[in-house]
Amino acid sequence: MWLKYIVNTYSFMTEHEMNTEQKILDAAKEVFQQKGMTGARMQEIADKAGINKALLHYYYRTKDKLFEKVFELAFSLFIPKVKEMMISDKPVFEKIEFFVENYLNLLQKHPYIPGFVISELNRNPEILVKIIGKNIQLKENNLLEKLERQISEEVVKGIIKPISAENLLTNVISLCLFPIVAKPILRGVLFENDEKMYEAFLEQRRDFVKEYIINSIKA
Amino acid sequence: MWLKYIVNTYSFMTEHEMNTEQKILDAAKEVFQQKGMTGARMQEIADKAGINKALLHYYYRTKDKLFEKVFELAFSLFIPKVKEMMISDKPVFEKIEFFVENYLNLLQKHPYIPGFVISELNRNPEILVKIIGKNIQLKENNLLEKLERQISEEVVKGIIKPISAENLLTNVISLCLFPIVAKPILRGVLFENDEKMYEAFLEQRRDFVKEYIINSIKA
DNA sequence: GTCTATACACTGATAGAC
DNA sequence: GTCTATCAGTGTATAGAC
Repeated sequence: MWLKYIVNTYSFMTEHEMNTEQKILDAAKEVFQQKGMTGARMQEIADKAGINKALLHYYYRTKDKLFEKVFELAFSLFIPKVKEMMISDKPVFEKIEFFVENYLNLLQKHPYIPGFVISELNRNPEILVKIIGKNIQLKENNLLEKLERQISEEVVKGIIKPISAENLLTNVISLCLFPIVAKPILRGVLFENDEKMYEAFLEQRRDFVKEYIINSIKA
Repeated sequence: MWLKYIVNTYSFMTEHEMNTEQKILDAAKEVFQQKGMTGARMQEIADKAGINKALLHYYYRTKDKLFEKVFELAFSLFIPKVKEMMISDKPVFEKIEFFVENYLNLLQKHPYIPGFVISELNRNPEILVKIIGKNIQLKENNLLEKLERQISEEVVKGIIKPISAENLLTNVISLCLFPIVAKPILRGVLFENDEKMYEAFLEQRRDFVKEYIINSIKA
């Protein structure tokens, strides 16, 4: 009865099984992301999924396994856009535009995921080791070297100023993610916890960040 | 020995001489910051403090109260530098230099605090309300308006390019804090989890961030 | 597959001796 | 102030009926 974990596909399951399994995953995602691994309760997940607590353990033997599944799905959601940008043959400016645009859209659809991933990763960095390999590292595909080379070329052509690929990537990701991850702090400090003001601020930053980064490396 | 009482360090004291309340606070700080509010165990805090579990409840009646104390101390540690920068009459470039320099130093001494604060704040944003008033908001002192005015003046003088105070502040804080908060991710993605490489990267960023921000707003 | 009932370890918190 | 002992509640996980 644990066949489905070994097979790692839904193709052998009936529609009924998949529905329950998906309902559990959706509920688990919600509860884990709000309460964290240690704060989440299997009872609450069961309630939210509209099923019995024992059924959770039937599908995902332990809380740990259920959590790992949720974490992996959350984490891998934010990887493809980074890879897609790195792989593309666009010039650097377009890469940045493409990434900021798409990342902020993704962030608007899933605002709680980065905070969730970062929180859990700080408590238990070993999770990353388990799910690595499924989410390719940049080094393995020489994507970082590729970007580095591209930057050098455009520097020679007089298009952009010198900057390491690591620093550029870190800047772009920091400027996109931090205002979402640290929302409660920034909203409090800058806008006296006014949610509407902060949403307007984030909306305004969509174009601002794009232009800011590009201008900052323009030769 | 009277010396130990005027020297602001524990290095001259034996464990028995250190007062119990401080020992508890130190232990609680360590455990809470590593495991989070829901993951922390009173037993572990008691063990780490070298005392009995019942004594925890004697000094801090509940786990919640102990946590709030730890959280407030952690949070307020990172506020003064922001205020100090905003209040000062330095020109914008020097403000940025001062802030980045001092914030990164503070961060090096307490690298796990921002992640802790952000994590707990995302789970329970109401904590901030409880400790506000003790940690002055920027709006209350018109510090944000002051910075905004200063920027306008320097724009007119042709020193810097136009940028809102909120965006500038957000950028500076993001570029300083995010690489620390998201360390496990960036270290994994950029440096294959090589800790030494990442530390070198952070060290290199100390000057880089300063110059990057200043260049980015230079007219 | 889904349920009820339950095992049983652990947690925060208190009572009471010293 | 500090300890031992213990309670009441809650948590994950399992057994077994259907």
